[in-house]
Amino acid sequence: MRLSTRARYGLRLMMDLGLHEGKRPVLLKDIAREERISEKYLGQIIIPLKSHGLVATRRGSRGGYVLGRPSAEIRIGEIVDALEGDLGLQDATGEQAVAEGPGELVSRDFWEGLGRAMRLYLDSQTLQDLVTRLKSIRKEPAQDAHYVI
Amino acid sequence: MRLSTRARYGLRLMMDLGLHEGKRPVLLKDIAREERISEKYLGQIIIPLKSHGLVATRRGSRGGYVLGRPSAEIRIGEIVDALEGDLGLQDATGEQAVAEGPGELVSRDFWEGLGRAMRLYLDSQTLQDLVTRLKSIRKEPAQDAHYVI
DNA sequence: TTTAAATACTACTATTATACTAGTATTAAT
DNA sequence: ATTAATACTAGTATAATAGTAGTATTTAAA
Repeated sequence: MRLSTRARYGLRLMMDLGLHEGKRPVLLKDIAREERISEKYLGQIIIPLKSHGLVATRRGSRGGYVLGRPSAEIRIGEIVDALEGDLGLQDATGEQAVAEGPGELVSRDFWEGLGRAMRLYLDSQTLQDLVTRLKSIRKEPAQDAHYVI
Repeated sequence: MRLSTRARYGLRLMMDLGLHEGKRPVLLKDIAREERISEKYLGQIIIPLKSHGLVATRRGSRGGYVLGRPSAEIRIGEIVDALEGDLGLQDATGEQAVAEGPGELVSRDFWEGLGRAMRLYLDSQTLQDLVTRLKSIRKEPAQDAHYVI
């Protein structure tokens, strides 16, 4: 159960947009450079974020991306949903367990509980929360820098 | 972020073993029939459970599988760990983020928090808890049976 | 009105993981 | 010896991941 790069890159993308909230649209090129992620790949990742209204765009020259809503009103869970397409830990088959045994029932309940626990955490923080943390780190730069030998 | 069948089947497998705790070893064949899962595939899935000491075996005729420890002392998190090989949502690359930007740092912390939330839930219940639920369902059978049209 | 700068779209691809299946070897009770 | 079981090894089809590449479209500004 590994998190996809889509979700990880996408969150950092959103944080970058949050960092420039209220300012001019941000270029994908700049985010790509800042986060050291392929610009083309970011272009793919941002599509579901747009379609979920989390990101707004201005096309053409002087264009770029801005947040679709205030960062304080965007829960991280929404971002993850957009990128992972709802984190259904379950089968998610439409065929609806025709003849479900007791083992399946109990374990399904258990996994649904896990899903609820995850959702609770993901919805407990807003994009603004992360951006605030990001800003504070940028102010006090190499405070606890760790050197890799 | 979908749960693998390994984890789902494996949990049901462990529940079946828990159901027969203190009795004779259980045949893989019987579990396969009960849970409607390929016996050969279960044979693969049970390997990491053995190597983690969660399952003990008796080979040869009249052999089979038993729990490696009392069900009350097995947290579900241990089962998931054995099957998913530790749920590192992160990169888990050994190369240790040579030059980590602030965005990476903040988002990494966030994902680690998610991992902790998941672990908290997974470790909050023991195998015995699930087996107890399983038994109670078996006693009051079609109480709230749901018919699929 | 042209040009340049940007996003939008479409298609392809290499690699890896998943979810199995099959066959043979080994063990141990009877 | 025979039989009933697990243990091991190797393969495979499918799908998802993580991209890359190229072209089309839009729009501000010169």
